[in-house]
Amino acid sequence: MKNQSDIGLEARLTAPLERMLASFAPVGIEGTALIRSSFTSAPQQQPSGAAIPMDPERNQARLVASGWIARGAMLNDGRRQIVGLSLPGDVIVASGSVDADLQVWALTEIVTVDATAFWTMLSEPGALASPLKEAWRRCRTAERLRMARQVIRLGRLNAYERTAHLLLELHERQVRLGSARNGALHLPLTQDVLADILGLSAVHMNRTLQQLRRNVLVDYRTGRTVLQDLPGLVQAANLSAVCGPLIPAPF
Amino acid sequence: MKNQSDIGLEARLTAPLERMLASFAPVGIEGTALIRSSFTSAPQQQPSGAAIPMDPERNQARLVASGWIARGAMLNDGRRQIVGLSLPGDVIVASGSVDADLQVWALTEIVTVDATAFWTMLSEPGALASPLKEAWRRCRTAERLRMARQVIRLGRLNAYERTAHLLLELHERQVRLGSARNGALHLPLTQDVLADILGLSAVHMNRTLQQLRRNVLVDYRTGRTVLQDLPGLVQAANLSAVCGPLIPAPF
DNA sequence: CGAGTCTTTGATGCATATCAAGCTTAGTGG
DNA sequence: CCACTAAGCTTGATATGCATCAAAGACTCG
Repeated sequence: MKNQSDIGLEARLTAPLERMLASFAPVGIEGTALIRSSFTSAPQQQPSGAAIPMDPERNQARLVASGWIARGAMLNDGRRQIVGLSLPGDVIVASGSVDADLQVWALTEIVTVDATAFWTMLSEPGALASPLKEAWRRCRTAERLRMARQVIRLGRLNAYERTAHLLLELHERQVRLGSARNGALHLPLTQDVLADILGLSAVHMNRTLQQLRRNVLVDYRTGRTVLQDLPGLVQAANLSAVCGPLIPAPF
Repeated sequence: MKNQSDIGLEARLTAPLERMLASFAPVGIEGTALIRSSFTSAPQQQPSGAAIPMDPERNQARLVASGWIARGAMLNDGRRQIVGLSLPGDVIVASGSVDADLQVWALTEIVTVDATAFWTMLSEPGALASPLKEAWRRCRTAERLRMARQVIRLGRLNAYERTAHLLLELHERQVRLGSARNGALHLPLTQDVLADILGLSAVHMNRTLQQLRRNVLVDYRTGRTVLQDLPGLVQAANLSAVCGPLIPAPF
Protein backbone atom coordinates (compact mmCIF):
# COMPACT_ATOMS: atom_id res chain seq x y z
CA MET A 1 0.00 0.00 0.00
CA LYS A 2 1.70 3.15 -1.13
CA ASN A 3 0.69 6.68 -0.49
CA GLN A 4 -0.83 8.68 -3.30
CA SER A 5 1.88 11.28 -3.06
CA ASP A 6 4.43 8.67 -4.06
CA ILE A 7 2.88 8.22 -7.44
CA GLY A 8 4.89 9.88 -10.15
CA LEU A 9 4.36 9.29 -13.81
CA GLU A 10 1.56 6.81 -13.55
CA ALA A 11 -1.89 8.35 -13.54
CA ARG A 12 -2.94 9.59 -10.15
CA LEU A 13 -6.08 7.94 -8.85
CA THR A 14 -7.53 11.26 -7.80
CA ALA A 15 -6.96 12.95 -11.15
CA PRO A 16 -10.59 12.67 -12.35
CA LEU A 17 -11.90 13.92 -9.03
CA GLU A 18 -9.52 16.86 -9.12
CA ARG A 19 -10.54 17.77 -12.64
CA MET A 20 -14.22 17.49 -11.91
CA LEU A 21 -14.04 19.61 -8.78
CA ALA A 22 -11.94 22.19 -10.56
CA SER A 23 -14.58 22.38 -13.28
CA PHE A 24 -17.09 23.50 -10.66
CA ALA A 25 -14.98 25.99 -8.74
CA PRO A 26 -11.29 26.81 -8.36
CA VAL A 27 -9.81 24.57 -5.74
CA GLY A 28 -6.31 25.94 -5.33
CA ILE A 29 -3.02 24.30 -4.50
CA GLU A 30 -3.87 23.42 -0.95
CA GLY A 31 -7.27 22.14 -1.97
CA THR A 32 -5.59 19.75 -4.35
CA ALA A 33 -3.16 18.74 -1.64
CA LEU A 34 -6.05 18.06 0.71
CA ILE A 35 -7.75 15.87 -1.84
CA ARG A 36 -4.62 13.86 -2.48
CA SER A 37 -3.79 13.39 1.14
CA SER A 38 -7.20 11.99 2.00
CA PHE A 39 -6.89 8.94 -0.20
CA THR A 40 -4.34 6.66 1.35
CA SER A 41 -5.69 3.15 1.24
CA ALA A 42 -4.97 0.65 -1.46
CA PRO A 43 -7.04 0.87 -4.62
CA GLN A 44 -9.25 -2.04 -5.39
CA GLN A 45 -9.88 -3.48 -8.81
CA GLN A 46 -12.98 -5.31 -9.94
CA PRO A 47 -13.95 -6.97 -13.20
CA SER A 48 -16.74 -5.85 -15.45
CA GLY A 49 -20.08 -7.13 -14.30
CA ALA A 50 -19.17 -7.46 -10.65
CA ALA A 51 -21.78 -6.56 -8.07
CA ILE A 52 -20.21 -4.21 -5.57
CA PRO A 53 -21.41 -4.67 -2.03
CA MET A 54 -21.88 -1.36 -0.26
CA ASP A 55 -21.91 -1.80 3.46
CA PRO A 56 -24.75 0.37 4.72
CA GLU A 57 -23.66 0.22 8.34
CA ARG A 58 -20.32 1.92 8.01
CA ASN A 59 -21.66 4.70 5.80
CA GLN A 60 -19.11 3.56 3.33
CA ALA A 61 -17.94 5.83 0.54
CA ARG A 62 -15.73 4.96 -2.40
CA LEU A 63 -14.13 7.06 -5.11
CA VAL A 64 -14.35 5.75 -8.64
CA ALA A 65 -10.85 6.09 -10.04
CA SER A 66 -11.53 4.47 -13.39
CA GLY A 67 -14.33 2.60 -15.11
CA TRP A 68 -18.09 2.99 -15.13
CA ILE A 69 -20.50 1.99 -12.41
CA ALA A 70 -24.29 1.72 -12.39
CA ARG A 71 -26.56 2.16 -9.40
CA GLY A 72 -29.98 0.61 -9.71
CA ALA A 73 -32.43 -2.06 -8.76
CA MET A 74 -33.52 -5.41 -10.05
CA LEU A 75 -37.19 -6.34 -9.88
CA ASN A 76 -38.21 -9.85 -9.05
CA ASP A 77 -39.42 -10.58 -12.57
CA GLY A 78 -36.13 -9.60 -14.17
CA ARG A 79 -36.90 -6.02 -15.04
CA ARG A 80 -33.94 -3.80 -14.23
CA GLN A 81 -33.75 -0.06 -13.80
CA ILE A 82 -30.52 1.84 -13.58
CA VAL A 83 -31.01 4.91 -11.43
CA GLY A 84 -27.73 6.60 -12.15
CA LEU A 85 -24.22 6.17 -13.48
CA SER A 86 -21.02 6.82 -11.60
CA LEU A 87 -18.05 7.87 -13.67
CA PRO A 88 -14.42 8.34 -12.70
CA GLY A 89 -14.20 11.16 -10.18
CA ASP A 90 -17.57 10.33 -8.67
CA VAL A 91 -17.96 9.21 -5.09
CA ILE A 92 -20.54 6.57 -4.32
CA VAL A 93 -22.03 6.21 -0.87
CA ALA A 94 -24.02 3.40 0.62
CA SER A 95 -27.51 4.85 0.85
CA GLY A 96 -27.63 2.68 3.90
CA SER A 97 -31.05 3.24 5.34
CA VAL A 98 -32.72 -0.04 5.80
CA ASP A 99 -33.06 -3.26 3.94
CA ALA A 100 -32.88 -3.81 0.28
CA ASP A 101 -31.05 -0.85 -1.02
CA LEU A 102 -29.92 0.08 -4.41
CA GLN A 103 -27.47 -2.30 -5.93
CA VAL A 104 -24.19 -1.25 -7.47
CA TRP A 105 -22.73 -2.91 -10.55
CA ALA A 106 -19.47 -2.48 -12.39
CA LEU A 107 -20.22 -1.85 -16.05
CA THR A 108 -16.57 -2.06 -17.01
CA GLU A 109 -13.45 -3.09 -15.20
CA ILE A 110 -13.15 -0.59 -12.42
CA VAL A 111 -10.70 0.74 -9.88
CA THR A 112 -12.02 2.29 -6.69
CA VAL A 113 -10.49 3.68 -3.50
CA ASP A 114 -11.95 4.12 -0.08
CA ALA A 115 -13.24 7.67 0.28
CA THR A 116 -14.40 7.66 3.87
CA ALA A 117 -11.64 10.03 4.96
CA PHE A 118 -12.38 12.39 2.09
CA TRP A 119 -16.07 12.25 2.88
CA THR A 120 -15.71 13.05 6.54
CA MET A 121 -13.11 15.72 5.87
CA LEU A 122 -15.64 17.54 3.75
CA SER A 123 -18.49 17.24 6.17
CA GLU A 124 -16.67 17.92 9.40
CA PRO A 125 -14.10 20.62 9.84
CA GLY A 126 -16.09 23.77 9.32
CA ALA A 127 -14.14 26.63 7.97
CA LEU A 128 -10.93 25.20 6.59
CA ALA A 129 -10.46 24.49 2.92
CA SER A 130 -13.36 26.66 1.97
CA PRO A 131 -12.81 26.76 -1.80
CA LEU A 132 -12.63 22.99 -1.91
CA LYS A 133 -15.86 22.77 0.01
CA GLU A 134 -17.55 25.10 -2.40
CA ALA A 135 -16.52 22.98 -5.37
CA TRP A 136 -17.75 19.89 -3.58
CA ARG A 137 -21.05 21.53 -2.75
CA ARG A 138 -21.65 22.41 -6.38
CA CYS A 139 -20.68 18.97 -7.46
CA ARG A 140 -23.22 17.41 -5.13
CA THR A 141 -25.82 19.86 -6.30
CA ALA A 142 -25.14 18.82 -9.87
CA GLU A 143 -25.66 15.24 -8.81
CA ARG A 144 -29.07 15.99 -7.34
CA LEU A 145 -29.95 17.85 -10.50
CA ARG A 146 -29.00 14.81 -12.55
CA MET A 147 -31.38 12.71 -10.51
CA ALA A 148 -34.15 15.20 -11.20
CA ARG A 149 -33.33 15.16 -14.88
CA GLN A 150 -33.51 11.39 -14.91
CA VAL A 151 -37.00 11.59 -13.44
CA ILE A 152 -38.09 14.09 -16.06
CA ARG A 153 -36.63 11.99 -18.85
CA LEU A 154 -38.45 8.88 -17.74
CA GLY A 155 -41.67 10.62 -16.87
CA ARG A 156 -42.29 12.96 -19.76
CA LEU A 157 -39.86 12.46 -22.63
CA ASN A 158 -40.28 9.91 -25.40
CA ALA A 159 -37.56 7.49 -26.42
CA TYR A 160 -35.98 9.82 -28.93
CA GLU A 161 -35.91 12.79 -26.59
CA ARG A 162 -34.69 10.67 -23.69
CA THR A 163 -31.76 9.35 -25.63
CA ALA A 164 -30.66 12.73 -26.91
CA HIS A 165 -31.02 14.16 -23.41
CA LEU A 166 -28.96 11.44 -21.77
CA LEU A 167 -26.21 11.62 -24.35
CA LEU A 168 -25.92 15.37 -23.80
CA GLU A 169 -25.68 14.85 -20.09
CA LEU A 170 -22.96 12.23 -20.41
CA HIS A 171 -21.12 14.50 -22.79
CA GLU A 172 -21.24 17.37 -20.34
CA ARG A 173 -19.90 15.16 -17.55
CA GLN A 174 -17.02 14.00 -19.67
CA VAL A 175 -16.19 17.49 -20.78
CA ARG A 176 -15.76 18.34 -17.11
CA LEU A 177 -13.43 15.39 -16.79
CA GLY A 178 -11.53 16.43 -19.85
CA SER A 179 -12.25 13.12 -21.53
CA ALA A 180 -14.62 14.40 -24.20
CA ARG A 181 -14.03 17.01 -26.82
CA ASN A 182 -16.12 18.34 -29.65
CA GLY A 183 -18.84 15.81 -29.13
CA ALA A 184 -16.60 12.76 -29.12
CA LEU A 185 -17.04 10.83 -25.94
CA HIS A 186 -16.23 7.51 -24.40
CA LEU A 187 -19.33 5.33 -24.05
CA PRO A 188 -18.63 1.83 -22.80
CA LEU A 189 -22.32 0.94 -22.60
CA THR A 190 -24.09 -1.78 -24.50
CA GLN A 191 -27.50 -0.91 -25.89
CA ASP A 192 -28.89 -3.26 -23.30
CA VAL A 193 -27.52 -1.11 -20.51
CA LEU A 194 -28.60 2.12 -22.18
CA ALA A 195 -32.10 0.67 -22.36
CA ASP A 196 -32.05 -0.07 -18.64
CA ILE A 197 -31.06 3.51 -17.93
CA LEU A 198 -33.75 4.98 -20.14
CA GLY A 199 -36.53 2.61 -19.19
CA LEU A 200 -36.80 1.17 -22.69
CA SER A 201 -36.58 -2.27 -24.22
CA ALA A 202 -33.30 -3.15 -25.87
CA VAL A 203 -35.02 -3.45 -29.22
CA HIS A 204 -36.52 -0.02 -29.05
CA MET A 205 -33.24 1.40 -27.82
CA ASN A 206 -31.62 0.08 -30.94
CA ARG A 207 -34.26 1.59 -33.20
CA THR A 208 -34.00 4.93 -31.45
CA LEU A 209 -30.24 5.03 -31.90
CA GLN A 210 -30.68 4.27 -35.57
CA GLN A 211 -33.10 7.14 -35.84
CA LEU A 212 -30.55 9.48 -34.27
CA ARG A 213 -27.93 8.21 -36.66
CA ARG A 214 -30.20 8.69 -39.67
CA ASN A 215 -30.79 12.28 -38.60
CA VAL A 216 -27.02 12.79 -38.39
CA LEU A 217 -27.14 13.70 -34.73
CA VAL A 218 -25.20 10.83 -33.21
CA ASP A 219 -22.72 8.30 -34.46
CA TYR A 220 -23.09 5.58 -31.88
CA ARG A 221 -20.86 2.61 -31.46
CA THR A 222 -20.01 0.75 -28.32
CA GLY A 223 -16.95 2.28 -26.74
CA ARG A 224 -16.73 5.49 -28.72
CA THR A 225 -19.58 7.73 -29.74
CA VAL A 226 -19.65 11.06 -31.51
CA LEU A 227 -22.34 13.64 -31.00
CA GLN A 228 -22.26 15.14 -34.45
CA ASP A 229 -24.66 17.99 -33.93
CA LEU A 230 -24.89 19.35 -30.40
CA PRO A 231 -27.43 22.10 -31.13
CA GLY A 232 -29.54 19.58 -33.01
CA LEU A 233 -29.41 17.25 -30.05
CA VAL A 234 -30.43 19.99 -27.69
CA GLN A 235 -33.44 20.60 -29.85
CA ALA A 236 -34.21 16.89 -30.09
CA ALA A 237 -33.98 16.58 -26.32
CA ASN A 238 -36.63 19.23 -25.91
CA LEU A 239 -34.42 21.13 -23.53
CA SER A 240 -36.03 24.50 -23.50
CA ALA A 241 -35.62 26.18 -20.17
CA VAL A 242 -35.62 22.84 -18.44
CA CYS A 243 -32.90 21.94 -16.05
CA GLY A 244 -30.02 24.03 -17.08
CA PRO A 245 -27.62 24.07 -19.97
CA LEU A 246 -26.32 20.71 -21.01
CA ILE A 247 -24.06 22.24 -23.55
CA PRO A 248 -20.97 22.91 -21.53
CA ALA A 249 -19.69 26.41 -21.18
CA PRO A 250 -15.97 27.01 -21.30
CA PHE A 251 -14.68 26.75 -17.77
CA MET B 1 -41.94 38.24 14.71
CA LYS B 2 -42.09 36.06 17.75
CA ASN B 3 -39.75 33.32 18.75
CA GLN B 4 -40.86 29.74 18.40
CA SER B 5 -40.41 29.12 22.10
CA ASP B 6 -43.11 31.67 22.81
CA ILE B 7 -45.75 29.63 21.11
CA GLY B 8 -47.97 27.86 23.56
CA LEU B 9 -51.19 26.17 22.65
CA GLU B 10 -51.16 26.89 18.97
CA ALA B 11 -49.42 24.25 16.88
CA ARG B 12 -45.68 24.68 16.79
CA LEU B 13 -44.30 25.20 13.31
CA THR B 14 -41.52 22.73 13.90
CA ALA B 15 -43.81 19.96 15.13
CA PRO B 16 -43.82 17.97 11.87
CA LEU B 17 -40.05 18.25 11.58
CA GLU B 18 -39.61 17.08 15.14
CA ARG B 19 -41.89 14.11 14.62
CA MET B 20 -40.24 13.11 11.41
CA LEU B 21 -36.72 13.30 12.80
CA ALA B 22 -37.79 11.38 15.89
CA SER B 23 -39.17 8.66 13.65
CA PHE B 24 -35.70 8.14 12.22
CA ALA B 25 -33.66 8.26 15.41
CA PRO B 26 -34.13 9.43 18.97
CA VAL B 27 -33.34 13.12 19.14
CA GLY B 28 -33.50 13.84 22.84
CA ILE B 29 -34.52 16.89 24.78
CA GLU B 30 -31.64 19.05 23.75
CA GLY B 31 -31.98 17.96 20.15
CA THR B 32 -35.55 19.19 20.20
CA ALA B 33 -34.44 22.40 21.82
CA LEU B 34 -31.84 22.90 19.11
CA ILE B 35 -34.43 22.40 16.42
CA ARG B 36 -36.81 24.89 17.97
CA SER B 37 -34.18 27.51 18.55
CA SER B 38 -33.00 27.49 14.97
CA PHE B 39 -36.27 28.70 13.50
CA THR B 40 -36.72 32.29 14.52
CA SER B 41 -37.92 34.21 11.51
CA ALA B 42 -41.52 34.93 10.67
CA PRO B 43 -43.46 32.20 8.91
CA GLN B 44 -44.66 32.96 5.45
CA GLN B 45 -47.99 31.92 4.01
CA GLN B 46 -48.77 31.31 0.36
CA PRO B 47 -51.93 30.36 -1.48
CA SER B 48 -52.50 27.15 -3.35
CA GLY B 49 -51.02 27.24 -6.81
CA ALA B 50 -48.36 29.81 -6.04
CA ALA B 51 -44.97 29.40 -7.66
CA ILE B 52 -42.32 29.69 -4.98
CA PRO B 53 -39.14 31.38 -6.10
CA MET B 54 -36.07 29.71 -4.67
CA ASP B 55 -33.09 31.96 -4.76
CA PRO B 56 -30.20 29.81 -5.91
CA GLU B 57 -27.53 32.30 -4.94
CA ARG B 58 -28.15 32.36 -1.23
CA ASN B 59 -28.38 28.59 -0.93
CA GLN B 60 -31.79 29.22 0.48
CA ALA B 61 -33.53 26.59 2.56
CA ARG B 62 -37.09 26.61 3.83
CA LEU B 63 -38.97 24.34 6.19
CA VAL B 64 -42.46 23.34 5.15
CA ALA B 65 -44.61 23.88 8.24
CA SER B 66 -47.91 22.99 6.66
CA GLY B 67 -49.30 22.23 3.22
CA TRP B 68 -47.99 20.31 0.26
CA ILE B 69 -45.35 21.43 -2.21
CA ALA B 70 -44.27 19.98 -5.55
CA ARG B 71 -40.84 20.26 -7.11
CA GLY B 72 -40.70 19.76 -10.84
CA ALA B 73 -40.29 21.13 -14.30
CA MET B 74 -42.48 22.40 -17.06
CA LEU B 75 -41.61 21.58 -20.65
CA ASN B 76 -42.10 24.14 -23.36
CA ASP B 77 -45.01 22.25 -24.90
CA GLY B 78 -46.98 22.12 -21.66
CA ARG B 79 -45.92 18.72 -20.43
CA ARG B 80 -45.19 18.82 -16.74
CA GLN B 81 -43.26 16.42 -14.55
CA ILE B 82 -43.27 16.56 -10.81
CA VAL B 83 -39.98 15.26 -9.49
CA GLY B 84 -40.89 15.07 -5.83
CA LEU B 85 -43.30 16.19 -3.16
CA SER B 86 -42.43 18.12 -0.03
CA LEU B 87 -44.66 17.53 2.96
CA PRO B 88 -44.76 19.28 6.31
CA GLY B 89 -41.49 18.65 8.10
CA ASP B 90 -39.51 18.60 4.88
CA VAL B 91 -36.84 21.14 4.09
CA ILE B 92 -36.52 22.35 0.54
CA VAL B 93 -33.28 23.79 -0.77
CA ALA B 94 -32.61 25.75 -3.88
CA SER B 95 -30.71 23.32 -6.06
CA GLY B 96 -29.00 26.44 -7.13
CA SER B 97 -26.51 25.34 -9.72
CA VAL B 98 -27.00 27.26 -12.86
CA ASP B 99 -29.86 28.50 -14.92
CA ALA B 100 -33.26 27.04 -15.21
CA ASP B 101 -33.65 24.96 -12.16
CA LEU B 102 -36.47 22.97 -10.85
CA GLN B 103 -39.54 24.97 -10.10
CA VAL B 104 -41.42 24.80 -6.84
CA TRP B 105 -45.20 25.01 -6.62
CA ALA B 106 -47.60 25.13 -3.71
CA LEU B 107 -50.18 22.40 -4.16
CA THR B 108 -52.23 23.64 -1.24
CA GLU B 109 -52.12 26.70 0.92
CA ILE B 110 -48.76 26.50 2.63
CA VAL B 111 -46.81 27.93 5.51
CA THR B 112 -43.02 27.93 5.36
CA VAL B 113 -40.21 29.25 7.52
CA ASP B 114 -36.66 30.11 6.67
CA ALA B 115 -34.44 27.15 7.49
CA THR B 116 -31.03 28.52 6.66
CA ALA B 117 -29.95 28.57 10.28
CA PHE B 118 -31.14 25.02 10.80
CA TRP B 119 -29.38 23.92 7.64
CA THR B 120 -26.04 25.44 8.50
CA MET B 121 -26.26 24.26 12.10
CA LEU B 122 -26.51 20.70 10.83
CA SER B 123 -23.76 20.94 8.28
CA GLU B 124 -21.24 22.90 10.30
CA PRO B 125 -20.52 22.27 13.92
CA GLY B 126 -19.01 18.83 13.92
CA ALA B 127 -19.45 16.95 17.10
CA LEU B 128 -22.23 18.67 18.98
CA ALA B 129 -25.80 17.46 18.90
CA SER B 130 -24.78 14.11 17.60
CA PRO B 131 -28.12 12.30 17.95
CA LEU B 132 -29.87 15.06 16.08
CA LYS B 133 -27.34 14.85 13.33
CA GLU B 134 -27.86 11.14 13.03
CA ALA B 135 -31.61 11.57 12.65
CA TRP B 136 -31.03 14.24 10.06
CA ARG B 137 -28.59 12.05 8.17
CA ARG B 138 -31.10 9.22 7.98
CA CYS B 139 -33.80 11.59 6.91
CA ARG B 140 -31.70 12.87 4.04
CA THR B 141 -30.81 9.34 3.09
CA ALA B 142 -34.50 8.49 2.96
CA GLU B 143 -34.96 11.43 0.67
CA ARG B 144 -32.33 10.21 -1.74
CA LEU B 145 -33.93 6.79 -1.62
CA ARG B 146 -37.27 8.32 -2.53
CA MET B 147 -35.71 9.92 -5.58
CA ALA B 148 -34.34 6.54 -6.61
CA ARG B 149 -37.72 4.96 -6.11
CA GLN B 150 -39.31 7.61 -8.26
CA VAL B 151 -36.88 6.74 -11.05
CA ILE B 152 -37.67 3.06 -10.74
CA ARG B 153 -41.40 3.71 -10.75
CA LEU B 154 -41.23 5.78 -13.91
CA GLY B 155 -38.72 3.59 -15.64
CA ARG B 156 -39.97 0.10 -15.04
CA LEU B 157 -43.38 -0.03 -13.37
CA ASN B 158 -46.69 0.14 -15.19
CA ALA B 159 -49.46 2.54 -14.23
CA TYR B 160 -51.07 0.20 -11.75
CA GLU B 161 -47.82 -0.66 -10.00
CA ARG B 162 -46.69 2.95 -9.99
CA THR B 163 -49.81 4.15 -8.31
CA ALA B 164 -49.77 1.49 -5.62
CA HIS B 165 -46.09 2.17 -5.03
CA LEU B 166 -46.53 5.90 -4.68
CA LEU B 167 -49.50 5.60 -2.36
CA LEU B 168 -47.52 3.30 -0.10
CA GLU B 169 -44.68 5.75 -0.02
CA LEU B 170 -46.93 8.66 0.86
CA HIS B 171 -48.54 6.55 3.53
CA GLU B 172 -45.20 5.73 5.05
CA ARG B 173 -44.21 9.38 5.13
CA GLN B 174 -47.41 10.34 6.84
CA VAL B 175 -47.11 7.58 9.37
CA ARG B 176 -43.77 9.09 10.33
CA LEU B 177 -45.49 12.42 10.73
CA GLY B 178 -48.24 10.86 12.78
CA SER B 179 -50.86 12.07 10.33
CA ALA B 180 -51.82 8.69 8.90
CA ARG B 181 -53.08 5.65 10.70
CA ASN B 182 -54.28 2.28 9.51
CA GLY B 183 -54.06 3.23 5.89
CA ALA B 184 -56.07 6.42 6.17
CA LEU B 185 -54.08 9.33 4.86
CA HIS B 186 -54.45 12.90 3.84
CA LEU B 187 -54.13 13.31 0.08
CA PRO B 188 -54.81 16.83 -1.15
CA LEU B 189 -53.87 15.99 -4.73
CA THR B 190 -56.10 16.19 -7.76
CA GLN B 191 -55.82 13.33 -10.23
CA ASP B 192 -54.21 15.81 -12.55
CA VAL B 193 -51.35 16.32 -10.13
CA LEU B 194 -51.04 12.62 -9.39
CA ALA B 195 -50.70 12.05 -13.12
CA ASP B 196 -47.89 14.58 -13.32
CA ILE B 197 -46.07 12.79 -10.54
CA LEU B 198 -46.43 9.38 -12.11
CA GLY B 199 -45.78 10.40 -15.70
CA LEU B 200 -49.28 9.44 -16.84
CA SER B 201 -52.12 11.23 -18.57
CA ALA B 202 -54.93 12.42 -16.34
CA VAL B 203 -57.34 10.10 -18.09
CA HIS B 204 -55.25 7.04 -17.49
CA MET B 205 -54.63 8.11 -13.92
CA ASN B 206 -58.35 8.11 -13.37
CA ARG B 207 -58.78 4.64 -14.87
CA THR B 208 -55.94 3.27 -12.81
CA LEU B 209 -57.46 4.61 -9.59
CA GLN B 210 -60.75 3.01 -10.52
CA GLN B 211 -58.99 -0.28 -11.02
CA LEU B 212 -57.44 -0.02 -7.57
CA ARG B 213 -60.84 0.76 -6.13
CA ARG B 214 -62.45 -2.19 -7.91
CA ASN B 215 -59.82 -4.46 -6.43
CA VAL B 216 -60.60 -3.09 -2.97
CA LEU B 217 -57.08 -1.83 -2.45
CA VAL B 218 -57.65 1.90 -2.29
CA ASP B 219 -60.57 4.15 -1.61
CA TYR B 220 -59.45 7.34 -3.27
CA ARG B 221 -61.10 10.69 -2.96
CA THR B 222 -59.49 14.09 -3.10
CA GLY B 223 -58.49 15.14 0.36
CA ARG B 224 -58.83 11.86 2.17
CA THR B 225 -57.82 8.44 0.92
CA VAL B 226 -57.86 5.05 2.58
CA LEU B 227 -55.46 2.28 1.70
CA GLN B 228 -57.77 -0.61 2.45
CA ASP B 229 -55.33 -3.44 1.98
CA LEU B 230 -51.69 -2.64 2.65
CA PRO B 231 -50.32 -6.13 1.94
CA GLY B 232 -52.33 -6.23 -1.25
CA LEU B 233 -50.88 -2.91 -2.28
CA VAL B 234 -47.38 -4.09 -1.56
CA GLN B 235 -47.98 -6.98 -3.87
CA ALA B 236 -49.54 -4.76 -6.51
CA ALA B 237 -46.56 -2.43 -6.34
CA ASN B 238 -44.24 -5.29 -7.12
CA LEU B 239 -42.12 -4.43 -4.14
CA SER B 240 -40.14 -7.57 -3.68
CA ALA B 241 -36.75 -6.84 -2.28
CA VAL B 242 -36.69 -3.52 -4.05
CA CYS B 243 -35.88 -0.40 -2.17
CA GLY B 244 -36.78 -1.17 1.34
CA PRO B 245 -39.96 -1.73 3.26
CA LEU B 246 -42.69 0.72 2.54
CA ILE B 247 -44.89 -0.77 5.16
CA PRO B 248 -43.85 1.16 8.21
CA ALA B 249 -42.40 -0.67 11.13
CA PRO B 250 -43.36 0.43 14.63
CA PHE B 251 -40.87 3.07 15.66
C1' DC C 1 -13.97 -22.54 -36.15
C1' DG C 2 -17.47 -22.57 -32.77
C1' DA C 3 -19.77 -20.23 -28.85
C1' DG C 4 -21.24 -16.49 -26.67
C1' DT C 5 -22.52 -11.80 -26.52
C1' DC C 6 -24.18 -7.93 -28.92
C1' DT C 7 -26.83 -5.82 -32.72
C1' DT C 8 -30.31 -5.65 -36.21
C1' DT C 9 -34.75 -6.66 -38.49
C1' DG C 10 -39.69 -7.92 -38.99
C1' DA C 11 -44.31 -9.04 -37.17
C1' DT C 12 -47.70 -8.57 -33.77
C1' DG C 13 -49.99 -6.92 -29.52
C1' DC C 14 -50.79 -4.11 -25.68
C1' DA C 15 -50.48 -0.16 -22.53
C1' DT C 16 -51.12 4.25 -22.51
C1' DA C 17 -51.95 8.83 -24.97
C1' DT C 18 -55.13 11.71 -27.17
C1' DC C 19 -59.53 13.55 -28.46
C1' DA C 20 -64.18 14.67 -27.37
C1' DA C 21 -68.00 14.96 -24.67
C1' DG C 22 -70.97 14.44 -20.68
C1' DC C 23 -71.24 14.52 -15.71
C1' DT C 24 -70.67 16.02 -10.86
C1' DT C 25 -69.53 19.22 -7.50
C1' DA C 26 -68.68 23.50 -5.32
C1' DG C 27 -68.63 28.15 -5.46
C1' DT C 28 -70.63 32.88 -7.00
C1' DG C 29 -73.64 36.37 -7.79
C1' DG C 30 -78.27 38.00 -9.11
C1' DC D 1 -82.86 29.83 -4.09
C1' DC D 2 -81.64 29.35 -8.62
C1' DA D 3 -78.95 29.94 -12.81
C1' DC D 4 -74.32 30.18 -14.01
C1' DT D 5 -69.57 29.04 -14.08
C1' DA D 6 -65.35 26.67 -13.50
C1' DA D 7 -62.74 22.87 -11.93
C1' DG D 8 -62.44 18.33 -11.55
C1' DC D 9 -64.00 13.58 -12.52
C1' DT D 10 -65.73 9.96 -15.70
C1' DT D 11 -66.56 7.52 -19.98
C1' DG D 12 -66.07 5.99 -24.85
C1' DA D 13 -63.60 5.82 -29.27
C1' DT D 14 -59.48 5.93 -31.68
C1' DA D 15 -54.47 6.30 -32.36
C1' DT D 16 -49.66 5.31 -31.37
C1' DG D 17 -45.36 4.45 -29.06
C1' DC D 18 -43.20 1.01 -27.28
C1' DA D 19 -42.92 -3.97 -25.62
C1' DT D 20 -42.59 -8.52 -26.85
C1' DC D 21 -41.51 -12.49 -29.58
C1' DA D 22 -38.66 -14.70 -32.85
C1' DA D 23 -34.85 -15.19 -35.69
C1' DA D 24 -31.09 -13.86 -38.25
C1' DG D 25 -26.70 -11.19 -38.82
C1' DA D 26 -22.32 -9.16 -36.85
C1' DC D 27 -18.41 -9.36 -33.71
C1' DT D 28 -15.12 -11.15 -30.35
C1' DC D 29 -12.61 -14.42 -28.15
C1' DG D 30 -10.59 -18.70 -26.89
